[in-house]
Amino acid sequence: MFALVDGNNFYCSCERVFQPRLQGRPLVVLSNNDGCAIARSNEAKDLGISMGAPYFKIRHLEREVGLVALSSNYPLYGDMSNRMMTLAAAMGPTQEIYSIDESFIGLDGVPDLARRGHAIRDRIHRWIGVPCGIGIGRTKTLAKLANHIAKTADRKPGTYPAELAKVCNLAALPAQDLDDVLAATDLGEVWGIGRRIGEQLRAAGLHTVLDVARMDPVVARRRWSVVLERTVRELQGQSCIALEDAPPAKKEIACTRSFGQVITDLDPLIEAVTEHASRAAQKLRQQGSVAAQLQVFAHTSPHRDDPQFSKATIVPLRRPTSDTAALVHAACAGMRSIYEPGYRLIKAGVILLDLSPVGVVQQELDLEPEPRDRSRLMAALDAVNDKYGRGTLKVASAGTAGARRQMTMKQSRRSADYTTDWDAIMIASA
DNA sequence: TCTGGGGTCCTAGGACCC
DNA sequence: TCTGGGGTCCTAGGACCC
Repeated sequence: MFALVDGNNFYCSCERVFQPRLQGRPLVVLSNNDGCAIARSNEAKDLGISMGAPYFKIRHLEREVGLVALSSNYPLYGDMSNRMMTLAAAMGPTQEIYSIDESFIGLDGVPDLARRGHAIRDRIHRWIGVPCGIGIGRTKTLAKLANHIAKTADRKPGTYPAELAKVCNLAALPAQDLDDVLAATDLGEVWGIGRRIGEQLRAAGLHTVLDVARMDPVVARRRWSVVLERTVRELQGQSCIALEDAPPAKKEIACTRSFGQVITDLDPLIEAVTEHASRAAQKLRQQGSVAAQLQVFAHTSPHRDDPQFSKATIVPLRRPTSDTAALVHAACAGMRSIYEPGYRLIKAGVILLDLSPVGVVQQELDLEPEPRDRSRLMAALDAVNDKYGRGTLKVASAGTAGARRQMTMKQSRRSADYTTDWDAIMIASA
């Protein structure tokens, strides 16, 4: 038995905790560069703003109906997330943190699920200020679905029985009631069924979750894939996806970003790639891994009517490493090899591939001297940047103020770091 | 003017082996 | 005239997730 605890409109809810005047108003949080809406309050959803809607297309709503759009503030959301996860963990003996706003809880041996769910939900709301929904089911897919129902029943009364609002335990429903709920839910809401597969299922005459739950798993596998078969079995109550209580090490680490403005020259591109490789190297050291290959890419905007350019290359590393200088060097060499002048580039990135734990090394013949061990230097680099802020110490090719302006993100409306910066802590007046 | 970033898993098909 | 059978490994691309 599993629960899924999920913060409602998480980024928007975090902002509202510290700016209560935003309660009840249509609110969106924007992606990097203030590009598009990645979180929407219920009021914003009611205005018809879709997930990922470009900001320039919804901007007029600010004037017309008082929409508020904020830049994203990840230090704030990350910290609020930690607090929420700590409280959600009390729901059961095991927890898998699935995303910044969601965690699965293993419920083996936990009695009185719905009542406990309500207690946890109330506590999160009271202590953290973030409303959330809790879904409970025999499998992770059913818990996800239950979570969707808990939120929808809360937001749109009448769509589902009122007692399923906020906390929904599908496992406690009588069979007929469960069928009714599944029949009232579009198959696109199922975890693992996206746009493409959803279309194909509809073309095959299936429309509701109940239709999918009644599929023959063998057919699901033959006509689609083992992925859909697993989803069907999960909907039927057979658990196929286990709880991962320890997060597995990443198999690749990416740092990619759109530029604040278009870039055509090599120099700023090299600066961007240096920065991305440096950040990726730091993430790599954090998880205690080394990379054997590095991929670097750059491309133009597919939304513009410009000559298009999109190239990537993989640079093998002489030895697996997590050394910033080595990774930056490889990334810059790769970028120089694919760069062509004359294109209006909008994005570049670095992806570290072929990762392995730092202790596992391939021995080799002693044909050339071992490079100097620079792990202590890297540890010092990380410690300084951790204490005094990202970018305090960096590789020289990262550049200085000049070209940097081109690359820095547009973030014109970012809130303060209320919970992670002493200077931004709010003062309550008596 | 203006459209995010970071991941995972699966599959098909090519290269290669005996 | 005519050209096997069985397997592994790797990669690119598709699909999905938040």
